[in-house]
This record gives sequence, structure tokens and C-alpha cells, in this order.
Amino acid sequence: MNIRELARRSGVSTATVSRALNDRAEVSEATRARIRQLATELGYAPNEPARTLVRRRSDTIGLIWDSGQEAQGLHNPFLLGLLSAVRTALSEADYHLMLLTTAGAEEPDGAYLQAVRRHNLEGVIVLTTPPDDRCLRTLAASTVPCAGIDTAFTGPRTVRVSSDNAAGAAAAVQHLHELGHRRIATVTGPLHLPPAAERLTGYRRACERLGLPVPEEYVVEGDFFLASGEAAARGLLALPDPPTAIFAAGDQMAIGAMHAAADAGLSVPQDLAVVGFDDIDAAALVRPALSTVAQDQRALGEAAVAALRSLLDAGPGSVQDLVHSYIVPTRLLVRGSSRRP
Amino acid sequence: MNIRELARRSGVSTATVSRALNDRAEVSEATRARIRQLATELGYAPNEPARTLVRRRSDTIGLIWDSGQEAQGLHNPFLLGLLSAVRTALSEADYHLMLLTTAGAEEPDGAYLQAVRRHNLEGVIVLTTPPDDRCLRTLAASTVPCAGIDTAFTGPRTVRVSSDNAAGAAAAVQHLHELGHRRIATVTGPLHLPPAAERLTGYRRACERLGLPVPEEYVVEGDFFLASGEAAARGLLALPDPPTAIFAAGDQMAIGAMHAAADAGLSVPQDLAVVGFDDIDAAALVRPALSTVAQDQRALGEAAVAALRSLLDAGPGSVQDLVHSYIVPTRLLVRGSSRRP
DNA sequence: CTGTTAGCGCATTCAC
DNA sequence: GTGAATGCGCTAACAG
Repeated sequence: MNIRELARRSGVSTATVSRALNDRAEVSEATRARIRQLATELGYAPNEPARTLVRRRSDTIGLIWDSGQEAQGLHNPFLLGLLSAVRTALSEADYHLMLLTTAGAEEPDGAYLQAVRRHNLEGVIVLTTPPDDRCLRTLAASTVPCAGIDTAFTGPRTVRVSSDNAAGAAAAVQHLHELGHRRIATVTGPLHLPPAAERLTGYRRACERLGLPVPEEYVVEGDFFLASGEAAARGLLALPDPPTAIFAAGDQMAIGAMHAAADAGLSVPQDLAVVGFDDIDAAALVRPALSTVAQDQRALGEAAVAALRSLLDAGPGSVQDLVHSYIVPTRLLVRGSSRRP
Repeated sequence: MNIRELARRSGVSTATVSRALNDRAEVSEATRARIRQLATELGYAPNEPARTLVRRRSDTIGLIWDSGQEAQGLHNPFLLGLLSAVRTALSEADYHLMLLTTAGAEEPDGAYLQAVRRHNLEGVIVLTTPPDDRCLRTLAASTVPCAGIDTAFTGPRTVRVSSDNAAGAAAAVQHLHELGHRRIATVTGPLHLPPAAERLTGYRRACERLGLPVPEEYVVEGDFFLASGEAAARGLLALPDPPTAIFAAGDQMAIGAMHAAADAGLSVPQDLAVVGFDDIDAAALVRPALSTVAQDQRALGEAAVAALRSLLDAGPGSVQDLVHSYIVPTRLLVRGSSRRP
């Protein structure tokens, strides 16, 4: 079933069928209706490769998505919501989605760029990939429009979307302060990662604004995993002047901190309040349930799509005056780990 | 940069370039090398839409993936590993991957089928979608090769991949029996879902084989979510003859059961042993850590791809003698919730 | 072993 | 408002 067959059956030319199906103005309403009707009856589906070939555009976006062999557990559960949001937003804008293979170590630098060209992709969305990916850097350096979430690269046509990490962290500190806590420590993520650094900044700013002292030993760097949070908390609780509250930059570390407290014979939230970041599934499942700064996955995904579209609409010209960074607000979820005693 | 330009620069015809690039036998080694060299230098990328058009095959697989608005929390974290495994296996087999939009309620029945035809997709992989999806049923009824994980549909060219749910459940019961438990209850998933039903079957068989009685009230149907497990366990523990161990068909329900035990003043695993199913992230994070029957996501994803490929290789002819069901083994992870006292 | 030719399905000129 | 003709980039016959 193709356009020619439709033309034959409806007694018009292929050109007219094409025009009718694409809603071009220069077709009479009558023939348009007739043709559309016939197309539906016959279950006609346009051949996208052929359209792409002649139109020189595919209406397709590439998605680079690091399943996270190395990021295991980090943003892992988080990605799912993002992926879902991106897919929905993209299809609402009538774009198709191609999932690109993550470039391995032995892949040539131009792997992503090649894939984009092969498939005539119009742009790429990047979901949390290691910041040192050469292939990604090469892509970003090209003229291919790229929108990324929590990405560390920049290029002539790239935009970055991220949660308001600093504000989220500050909100957590503020909340703990309101509960009466004055000795608030933090466990950070790896500080070379932008989100981790930003959360630390938010913590520091809030403490400063609230007039809380931040002794050097109150800031401990973790790796976003459970064990690092547990170890950090163990150290903090053993200080001569231990904190009464801990803000962990990731939920797994926060849960680890809760374990450390339990092992020290302290109860949460009475003896130690804990607030995490991300709202992973487990946050609602542990006991007491973990208070956390939730990222709005849907909003992040939608923002990435919106950012990419504005990049596409702007055309290949200068992107000087375009927004290069989109910030999505977070939401503090107060649960059992940080309630008023 | 296209094939014609390559032909011009290397002084041969486009046909020869095409043959060289596609590794056809009838090209001299010398010219092949020369052309490939040139192609690499010039960063040539073949135009896939054009190839697809003329070859009438796209080397592309569609992926129907329900992010799970309704399945929220169910297989949610589980899907991520599957997706990753599928992507890897597919790219190793040199297939491209197109993410199809989940058909909404207002979508016409043929939505998926249309998408397959539009893009010339060779087959489709389905990751856990509601069993009553009309669009999916229509697709399965067509001649499009479909491989699905935990799917409930069948059709002329479909295969199903799933974990060995029955054996996994049986292993859990066996393990509890070995710990000395004789009164073992179960909380099931919604029994209209194949995995839930299979896990119950495994539970029953194991109990029978071990000579354990299964009073009717020892089998409680849940919905895979936390609250249902908690409620079910509360009921079980209030029985005149309460169980000393609970096998829950999903980790969230198992964690819920642990909460119920705590609320009843019972300690896990001394007073009540609990084993779950799936090995979600939270299983390792709760305290005590949850023993569970882990599904092998990588193996499942790879099996789905292998199944689809065998379907593709078999051609449109009869699939009578093809395997229609692939079963992947599970692995029992013994953790704190079910150790010997 | 290589070149010539035709056409995949479609959108788009340009005539009418 | 519609039709005839052209070509997108490529592969697959068919000749040589």
C-alpha cells in the first residue's frame, strides 16, 4: 500500500495524494476528504524512510542514555522517569525517537556524530552520561543540537537542563533548622560532578544565611552509594561535637547514615535527623521513611525536550541569545526521618 | 558526503563504492581498501533511510516499553535493566532501536502496526505492558515478529520470555523449609497476571512436595505494592495459627510484611522470616536486608533479543516448530530477612 | 572484477 | 486545483 496505489484507486495523481495527506493548502476540501478516507480504509502508512530521503529531515531525535554500568545505583532509578517523560514530550511534538547505542571505550570519537548523520537525526537528548565521554564531547563540539540533563559538556548548539540542586539543598538545611537543629552536617557526592558540587554550595549558602557554623569536619565527601554514607555518618557521630542532623546529597547515602545511627544506638529522627536527595523508590520504603529533596523527573524530561526544540527552531544561526541552561525546581518531601520529635 | 562523491574522488562507479562499503565479495581487495580508507578520511556515513528504501529492510527493531503509569512501582526499577540489556544485545547484532510511543487509550487499535510499517521495522520487543492493551493485541495478531517479556498475548509470530517464576518461588519455599519453617504463608500478586499466577503455582508445588500444609488463609492476594503486603501480613500474623515465614511474590510487598512484623512487635528474621521476589534496589537497602528471588535482567533482555532473531531468521513461513517460550532461571539471594536465628 | 541502468516511495518543482 | 516530471542516496540486477 503506497501513495501510487492510493492515487490509482482514487483516480488522481500521486502529487495530489501527497498534498492531501500532508494537509497542503492547494487541495480542494472534497478530494482531500476522499483521499484521507481511502487511506484510512486501506490502512495506508506513509513510508518514513522515503519521506526522510526526499525531505531531508527525519523528524527523529536521538537519545543517548547511559544505563550506567559505572553510575550503577546513582541516578539509576531516576533515569526511568526521565526516559518516560522525554518519550511522552517528544511524541507530543510529533518526533520519533531513536535509542542510540552507548559508545564503548573502543568506539571511535565520532561514533555518535556518525549515528546522527546516518539516520538524519535532527537533534540529540543526553541523559546523564559520564562527563569524560570522548564521543559525547565530539558530538557536542559539532553543530548537532544537543540537550542534556545534568551534563557537563558545552558546544555551539548545546543546552543543559538540571534540577535546582543548590536551592534543593538549601531547602533541606532550612527545614532542619526549622526543626531546631543547629549542628547540621553534610555528606556530599563526588565533587567533580556538577550536581554534587551544586548541592554542597546550596548547603553552605543556607548555613551561612542561617548563621550556622560549618566546621570543616562537617563536610564529608561520599560517592552516592550506601556504604559511603554509612561510613561518613559513623565518622560524624564519633566527633567530639557530633551533628544532630545530616543532609546527604543522595538517598542511598542518607539511608546509609540511618543505618549508622541505628548501629550507634541512636534513633531517627529523635537523636539524629536525616534528609536525602533524589527521592528514589527506597526512600518511601525504609523505616522511618526518608525525608528527601525530590527531583521532578517529568519536568526535567519536558524541559529537555523544550530546550532541544527551541534549539531546533532557532536554526543553525547564532545561538548567542538563547538560554543555555534550564533549571527545574525541586520539592522537599518531609517524611519520618526528619519530623519534630 | 555521499556515495557519488566517494565514487568521483576514487575514480570508480557508485556501484563499486557500494560493494566495497558493504563488503561484497566481488570487489578486489585493493579497491575495497582504497575506498574504505577514503570513506573514513572523509567521515562518510551511509544514509540509512536511502538504504532502507531500496533494500526494503531497515535493520531496525521497535521497542514498546511501558514506563508504567499504571504499573508504577511494579516492575518499575526492573525495566531499566531490561532496557539496557536489550539495547546492548540488539546493537551487538547490528540492529538499530526505535522507541515506540506507548499507545494511549484514544489511540486507534492499529497504532503499533502502523508505526511498524511506517518505519519498516523488522520486529518488535515488548517490555511488560498491561495485558489488555488493544493496540498490542492487534500487533500480535499481525505477522510482525514480536518478542515480549512477561507478556500475556500470543499470535502467529510471537514469543514470550520470562523468568522461571515457579522455580524461583519454589526455591524460596525450599529455603525457608531448610531454615526449619513449617508454617509458610504467601502473599501473591494480582493473579490474572501470568508471573503472579506462576509464582503461586511454584509456592504450592513446593509446599506439596515438602509435605507442608497450605491452609486456605495462608494464601493472600496482593497487588505488588507495599501497602498490600503490609495488610496481608497483618492479617496473617493475627491468625490463630500464624505463619513463621512469609514468601511474598514481590519485594515491595515483602518489605510491607516486614513493617507489619515490626508493628506487631515481632523481629525479623527471628520471629518471622520474609523472602521477596525481584531484587529491587530497595531490597538491599532496608534493614534487615531482604532475601529475595532475583530475576536476571541481563539474561532476560538477551533472551528476548535471541528469541526475536530466531523468529526473524525463520522467515514468514510456519513457526510451528519454533520455541514459543523462553524461560530464564532465577537466583535466590539470602540476606538478613531469612537467616538462621 | 567493474560500470550502466533502473527504481525503491515520496515531495516538490513547474506547467496547465 | 491538479498532473507530469524530477530526483533524494542507495542497492541490485544485468552487462561487459
